Amino acid sequence: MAKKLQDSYLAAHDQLYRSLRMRIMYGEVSPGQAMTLRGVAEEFSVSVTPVREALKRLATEGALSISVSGRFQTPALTNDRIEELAALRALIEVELATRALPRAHMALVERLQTINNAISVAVAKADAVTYIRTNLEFHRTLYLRAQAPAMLATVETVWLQMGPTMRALYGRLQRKDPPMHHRLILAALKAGDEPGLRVAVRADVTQGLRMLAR
Amino acid sequence: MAKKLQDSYLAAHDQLYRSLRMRIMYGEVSPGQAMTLRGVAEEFSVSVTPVREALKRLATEGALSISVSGRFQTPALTNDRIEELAALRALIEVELATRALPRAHMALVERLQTINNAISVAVAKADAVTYIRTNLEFHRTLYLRAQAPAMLATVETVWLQMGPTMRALYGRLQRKDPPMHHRLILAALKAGDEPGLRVAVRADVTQGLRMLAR
DNA sequence: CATTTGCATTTGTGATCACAATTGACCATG
DNA sequence: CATGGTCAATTGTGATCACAAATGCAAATG
Repeated sequence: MAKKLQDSYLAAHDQLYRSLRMRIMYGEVSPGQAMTLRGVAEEFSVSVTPVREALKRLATEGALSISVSGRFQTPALTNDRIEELAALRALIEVELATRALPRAHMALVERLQTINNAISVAVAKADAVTYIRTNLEFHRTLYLRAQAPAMLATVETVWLQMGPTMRALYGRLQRKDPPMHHRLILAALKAGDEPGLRVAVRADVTQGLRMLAR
Repeated sequence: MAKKLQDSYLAAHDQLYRSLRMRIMYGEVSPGQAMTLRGVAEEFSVSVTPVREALKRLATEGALSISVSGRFQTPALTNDRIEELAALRALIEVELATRALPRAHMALVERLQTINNAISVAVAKADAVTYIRTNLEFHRTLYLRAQAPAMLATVETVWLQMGPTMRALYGRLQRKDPPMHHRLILAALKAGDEPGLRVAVRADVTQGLRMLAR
């Protein structure tokens, strides 16, 4: 193990946590998929010790559920839970977007437009994982301007819980249209239009999900 | 170890997690307090294995911070962070209270009044831990009626992050008055007054904290 | 007195082990 | 064919170990 205090050093359990977190958040795994300590340990060539720690951290955040017998799997969300998490997103992301607006300069809008183009490509290719990833990148890029790290962390926990089920929903719907609300968000950012931004963000995170939950 | 599938069975790491979580959430520890694996292991008479897992879970939720060298301690929140967490509470708890309102029958109001009396006793005794605990019990009892488990879990994560700093703030202010907003919340519940309830909950979770952060 | 050095102690980490409980596969029975 | 029993394999758990890095303390130095 290299020097701990160096910037580039990450403990094995932390690296595992981050890798698995991204995998789950971006829908690289389906709902209901089991994950065993020894399976993950073998995949990453480590002992089960850091794996246990990483999986338990993810379970604490709702990214993994633990069966009564103690086994780990990705959660399959009920429609009630989807609605609840969408409502949470609407509450928090609207606030994040509002806080970001004063710092939403043209460079940000251009960056978001670039991401939106990538989203359209992913949609055209019916690539659920890239779609989820780029969609969240769109949102995260905007909300980082809010400079509200605890709120952003909270929303990321919501995204994380939704990853596998989002994958299943996108796969089922075979969506062909790029998200129109992103364009409304971009227009509101350009215009410095706070009420319009709030409406667009809320619509983006709730209406889309309501359709998907049918 | 007893039978795993029995209701009463909890793994050591889970018991530890729960005990330490409550300790932190209710302000039984001050901000900046260190926590070592072997210290906790000795206190609870277990090996370091479940302790590591429990402490890492708590760190994932922001209940503990990890220094660059890897050590665990309770976080001391900046004023910015306090404001941000209060804003999160305002967003989510107002929604929880609103969702709870249709199920807020007289038995609930009476239960909340009983808790409020206990809060007043804790305030009169300048007992910060009991105050924090009973205050959160007031809110949790109300929000359980919302039947929105993911939202409630999210808010509890916020409470958890605030526990040690709330302890320090209450200790510094030596508050003598019971929280008046709780009475407004109770009145709004009795009257079925949604706008009044929203205002009272928002005021309770934000104004009090703003005063405390001075 | 402030700073540096040396060293013992402490701390967190990953690996390994043994164990209890659960699961899955296979076979027997009705 | 459905159900129950048996047994090996799998799974998660806590304990222990060795190790590297960080910390704290005392002594030496400027």
